[in-house]
Amino acid sequence: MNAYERIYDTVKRIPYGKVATYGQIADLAGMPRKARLVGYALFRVAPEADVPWHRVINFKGEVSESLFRQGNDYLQRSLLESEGIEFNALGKVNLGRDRWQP
DNA sequence: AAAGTGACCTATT
DNA sequence: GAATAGGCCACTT
Repeated sequence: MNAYERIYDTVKRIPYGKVATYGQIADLAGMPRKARLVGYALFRVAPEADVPWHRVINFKGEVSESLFRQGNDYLQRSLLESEGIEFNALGKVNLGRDRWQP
């Protein structure tokens, strides 16, 4: 079991309608301070893997992505909105309310 | 095998 | 609040 597997496993635990930050995922996956690895892992997720990568955002509540990724700039936001997560005018989500708290 | 890279985070101006 | 700088460490080439 490598680091990626653990990250994917943790991401899969995010419930519908909630979001989590990279640092949070890293912490829950047993690797505090390794948030970058989470981002790295998610960047390389295979489309066939059932990982809700769209529920993972940065700690500011903004949707981050590399822009090179399959044109998801709009998709991720759409997916979250369809799960009931709201964005303000700045494209941020209300972490205080929608953040996943295990 | 060494160097480069990055969907981040935190503390400091 | 916004902008800067530094730290972090597994993965790729």
